Amino acid sequence: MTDSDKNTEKTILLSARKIFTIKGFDGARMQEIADDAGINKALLHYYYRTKDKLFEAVFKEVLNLIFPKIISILQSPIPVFEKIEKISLTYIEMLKQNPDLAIFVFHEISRNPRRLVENFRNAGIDFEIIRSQISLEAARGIIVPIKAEHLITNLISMCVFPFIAKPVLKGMMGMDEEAFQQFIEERKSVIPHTLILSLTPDK
Amino acid sequence: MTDSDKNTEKTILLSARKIFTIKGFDGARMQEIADDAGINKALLHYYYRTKDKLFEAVFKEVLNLIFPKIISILQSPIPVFEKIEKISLTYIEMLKQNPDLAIFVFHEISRNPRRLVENFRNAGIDFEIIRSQISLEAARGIIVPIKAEHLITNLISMCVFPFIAKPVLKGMMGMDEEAFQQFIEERKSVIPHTLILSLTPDK
DNA sequence: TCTACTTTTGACCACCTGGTTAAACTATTT
DNA sequence: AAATAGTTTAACCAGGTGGTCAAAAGTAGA
Repeated sequence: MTDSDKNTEKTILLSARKIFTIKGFDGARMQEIADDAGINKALLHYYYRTKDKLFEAVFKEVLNLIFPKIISILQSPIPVFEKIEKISLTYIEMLKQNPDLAIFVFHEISRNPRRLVENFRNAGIDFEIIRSQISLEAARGIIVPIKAEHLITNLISMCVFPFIAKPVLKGMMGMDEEAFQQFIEERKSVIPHTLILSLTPDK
Repeated sequence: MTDSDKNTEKTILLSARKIFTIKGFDGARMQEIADDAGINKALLHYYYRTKDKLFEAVFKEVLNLIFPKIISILQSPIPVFEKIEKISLTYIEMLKQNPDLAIFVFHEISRNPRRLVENFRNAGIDFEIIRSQISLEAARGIIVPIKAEHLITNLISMCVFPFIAKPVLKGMMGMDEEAFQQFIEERKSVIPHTLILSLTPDK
């Protein structure tokens, strides 16, 4: 049945993402994924022939979750400050709803950097666009001059890092889960606030 | 001999850190570590009984590389702005000289969060000190009010994240290795600059 | 040289892993 | 109801893994 097909397939993909995220590619066991999906191990190989193929399927699904929104914001014709605000909001909200995404992607960074970079390229991010916008607004005195590389890195760092380092931050600063969620929610405004203050001319 | 003892032991530790960092705990093979150290696999188990023990030895070594400097800065009696500058400088320089540290620590975050948090606690970081300093300086009008959690998170995020996401950043922004090193060097001043601007009152 | 010791090695093993296979089950079509 | 095609399973396998062990090689003192 096409219906139960997609059900089983989706169930597998969901369990796979879960296990791959928690354990990493090498730590993940096909058996564990099968158990989590409530199916036989051989069925995994029936739908996704190998562990690699299964991982790749999960990976692509994850990328589609991450890129489209961010790219459309980055390339929309709005001022830099507005982009900063929108990206902070969108990025953090997305990570809040899929807290394991950051860890999953990071695992893949150290496992297979090339492929990830290729996917980034194919995703259609044109860094020149944002670079020229920043220098343009700087020339017009709207923002303080800054290299696009640093601004974007600052923005992404502050959005993503807390999700990667979550256990450490919670432990270090003595937050429980609720406090951490509150903390993350606050960052939606703290991050743009920080960056925009640092970029506003005329001190 | 105590001398060749320590040589072999150190060689093992070095190779272990290398392999563990590249492959993660699960991906690392005892055989590969032995090969890299130029010794027999059984010798690994002679010095460090199990894979876990070996990892733990590497882990402690890494922690000792990271913490002491940062902690002494955090708890020294200097203004917040100065702390921001010194930590950026020290942290980035340390990561520049040991670029794989960040990845190693992160791997451990997702493998065994509890132990890492415990080590952080035992390292003697007293978050209350920095918290009270920030609220004190804010009350005196030296800095804009901000939650210590956010300031510290911003600082650490911007310092550490580029080392974790290095391949992606290089690919996305079209940097070669030399350009990336230059980029990292610049961040020693960009990060404190960004934060201090955002914290300076009286706009 | 002999002895007691630590260090190093090759051979080995029990176990686990990803992957296969052939058979059983289900549903759809004729 | 028979044939066909797609789905699910239990049993199995070859290869790789961490870990062991007994013996060899090296070392130092008497």
